[in-house]
Amino acid sequence: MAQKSAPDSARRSEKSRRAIYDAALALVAEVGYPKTTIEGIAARAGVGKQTIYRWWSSKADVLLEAFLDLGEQANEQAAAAAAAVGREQPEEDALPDTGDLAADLKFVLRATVDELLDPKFEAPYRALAAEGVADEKVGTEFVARLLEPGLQLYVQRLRAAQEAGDVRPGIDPRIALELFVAPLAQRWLQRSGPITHEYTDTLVDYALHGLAPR
Amino acid sequence: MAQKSAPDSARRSEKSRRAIYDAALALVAEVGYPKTTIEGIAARAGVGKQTIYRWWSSKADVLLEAFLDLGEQANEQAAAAAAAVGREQPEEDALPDTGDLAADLKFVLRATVDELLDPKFEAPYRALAAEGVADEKVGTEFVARLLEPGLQLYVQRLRAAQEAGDVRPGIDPRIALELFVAPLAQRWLQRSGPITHEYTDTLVDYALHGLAPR
Amino acid sequence: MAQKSAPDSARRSEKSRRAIYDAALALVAEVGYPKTTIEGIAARAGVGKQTIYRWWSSKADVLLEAFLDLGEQANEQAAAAAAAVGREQPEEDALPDTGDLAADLKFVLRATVDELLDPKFEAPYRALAAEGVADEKVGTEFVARLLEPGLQLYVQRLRAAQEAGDVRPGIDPRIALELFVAPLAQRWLQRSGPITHEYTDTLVDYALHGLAPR
Amino acid sequence: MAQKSAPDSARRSEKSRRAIYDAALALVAEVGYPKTTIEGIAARAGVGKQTIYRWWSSKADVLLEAFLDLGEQANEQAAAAAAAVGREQPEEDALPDTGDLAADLKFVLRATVDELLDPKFEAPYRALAAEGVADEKVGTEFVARLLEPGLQLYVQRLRAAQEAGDVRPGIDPRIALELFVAPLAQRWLQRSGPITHEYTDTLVDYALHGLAPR
DNA sequence: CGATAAACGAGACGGTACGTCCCGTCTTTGC
DNA sequence: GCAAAGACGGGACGTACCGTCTCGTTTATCG
Repeated sequence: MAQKSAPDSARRSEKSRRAIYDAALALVAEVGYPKTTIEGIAARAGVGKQTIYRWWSSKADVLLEAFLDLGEQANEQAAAAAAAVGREQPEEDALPDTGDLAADLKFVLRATVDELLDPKFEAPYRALAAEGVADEKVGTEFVARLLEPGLQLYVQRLRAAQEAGDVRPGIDPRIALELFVAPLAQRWLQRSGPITHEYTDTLVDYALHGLAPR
Repeated sequence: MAQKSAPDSARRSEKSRRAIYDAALALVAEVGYPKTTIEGIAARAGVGKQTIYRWWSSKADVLLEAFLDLGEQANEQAAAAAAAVGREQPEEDALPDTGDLAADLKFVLRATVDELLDPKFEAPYRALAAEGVADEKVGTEFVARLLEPGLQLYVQRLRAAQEAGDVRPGIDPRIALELFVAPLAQRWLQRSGPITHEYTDTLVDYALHGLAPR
Repeated sequence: MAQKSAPDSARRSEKSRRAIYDAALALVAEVGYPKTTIEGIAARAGVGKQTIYRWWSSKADVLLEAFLDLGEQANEQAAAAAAAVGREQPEEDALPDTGDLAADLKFVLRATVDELLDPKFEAPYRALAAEGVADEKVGTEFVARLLEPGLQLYVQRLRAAQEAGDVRPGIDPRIALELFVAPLAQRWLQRSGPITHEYTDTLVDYALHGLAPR
Repeated sequence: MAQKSAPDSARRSEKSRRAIYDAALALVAEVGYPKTTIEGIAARAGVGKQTIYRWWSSKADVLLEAFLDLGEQANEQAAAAAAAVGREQPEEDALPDTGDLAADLKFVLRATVDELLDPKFEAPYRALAAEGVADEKVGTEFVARLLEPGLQLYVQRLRAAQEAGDVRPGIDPRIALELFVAPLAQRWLQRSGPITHEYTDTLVDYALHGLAPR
């Protein structure tokens, strides 16, 4: 009961994959996601359409992988650069922990704000997010591979804060982080308000100390 | 600077508009947003395609108005029903204010959870939200006409709470409300977690009393 | 058993008719027959579409009448001009008869050649002819009202020639005229050869004296 | 000066071409030329519209080629049939030459009359002719590929007659043939008179011996 | 090392939907 | 109270892409 000839990934052309990623990201940046077509990606990448259909199931799928690849590439380059100058590799997989929870949260949220406002970043990321809202399959992938890893860092930091006594013991960190992450996400996704450093600072303050008087 | 012969809205066919709204909502519910086409809406509504293009600029535009119209119709019917039995019109334009802020917020958020989980509601609303993420024009309309009115009710309730001394004076209500509204929105939009009454109750508690020990 | 409201030709607006004729001829000249539309004629004439549909059955019908009207107008003007200077009205309804049949035929055929090559004349006339080839109704009208009157002049001239002994007695004039008229018509309609004075002269010679040696 | 990516005719689908020819001719016969649409041809042929637009520039272009193909097919079948029974191939590319010019011309013209009156033949041929009158490009093709080859046969026959002394030496055969061919063409194209064997016989007599007494 | 099978580029194919134009009818409205 | 203006249901236009399907042409293991 063999499948319809599953492609042999060992013989896959690395060159084509790279070209397709580059073309996809470039096109999304240039003409926007809806006007980016599989045909256009293939043409720009100098690749047959079938080569795309062989390895990906949809436009969103291509872009998602292209985006992930972009991130990995950036990481590798950063790591390589760090190694080259003899520095230790920066711990990309943890939030800073200076002992001051509020300061640490404000710091990373400010960095996130900067990233969200970077125009190079916006077009493909927004396109993927939109597709993820509409399409469950894409949405699940998007969350699991792009979002959740980042959120787990908050979970870790909050748990550390809990042990340090800076967060009440009963608090569920996975929910707690949403108090300052989700508002930022919503303002960006839905353009329902301005995104600034002051705004995220305020969110951290409100979330940590609550709205009610004490 | 005359437009390319703007259509005369006084002569617009009310019957066609209704038929188009109905067809659009029905199709989105039946086959989903991406497979809903202008051509399909026109055919189902028994209407020429041009009649759609004359009055709306895109599929998303049609659906947005159809959705708004749906809400208005529901309101009118409710108002009419209320009037018919001699009741006073329920104040649709304010959140409950029993004096217990936490309870009031939990109550309306539980209602929102129920609405978000209603399958009839989900397809078109999610489609619109996704379109709004991708397309600035749609997004702005979506927020201004569907979202913001609801959020203003929270602003009012929080301001009342502030006057009653249940919320600290310095708090900006427009930001404060995001602490419990945005997490729910994000979980729904991005399917990044389960949506339950317990969850929203927790959000209200966290937001009101903060994460930090007191 | 009244008709579906037959239009009352007594109340017809002369001004609209004129405007429609003018618009139709102008448009055919400017953009060609296929790109001339009823809608366009109505707009250019400052007339409602219904006013055209009320009095004509098709685009070809409008153009046919416009063309006939053009001819009548020209005749009337010519007659008026002639009367104004005291001249007798030129007999527009007969071919010249100088006694020299060959010369007379060559003369009128040369005039026809000039007319066929006149660019102002060509666009609408060719459009009508084409429509007449395809559509029997238009074709019949075209022949009866535009072509046949002209051909009857040849019949008369040939009959006179027969009486004068310049044409054999058994010859049917209605067929005979086609020997020199039809070749010219065909070359014009089908662009199957050049149209010149020499050509029509040759046709007359061949037709009068035959191809066979004598 | 490269074209906008000319299609690769080597990879063209013969099956589709056949299906398109068949559908086009069938539709013209069934509903007439004006109601025959590219969309209709594609649907009837089971073919995408683009496949038609890829290879032809217009409805008239399709029909012209379909018509030519029809002729070629008929010829090939006739040739094959002839070969099958051991007969020599009939000379399709020459008029009969019995030595009696008048008889030979009358014979072929009678055959042409029969063809013109054949209802299967009429619809597409008339449609093409009409399109050719209106559209120079189609007209040129029509004449060059459908008409002129037939007319050249007359030229050859007349030249032979000239050598045999049956036609005066000075006569230009290309013009001479129009004396009997064009009248028939005009009566058919413009429905300006009945088409019969007697009529074409008369044309030959008039043309050979002239109208003038001898 | 050469064969052989796959992945590849190219792009034609049957389709679907697009957004536009115009048809001929019906409705409104302004003179 | 008519006729201009134009909205309407409809249908075809020509275009853009979809996803599938051959075509030769590399390419890169395996016998």
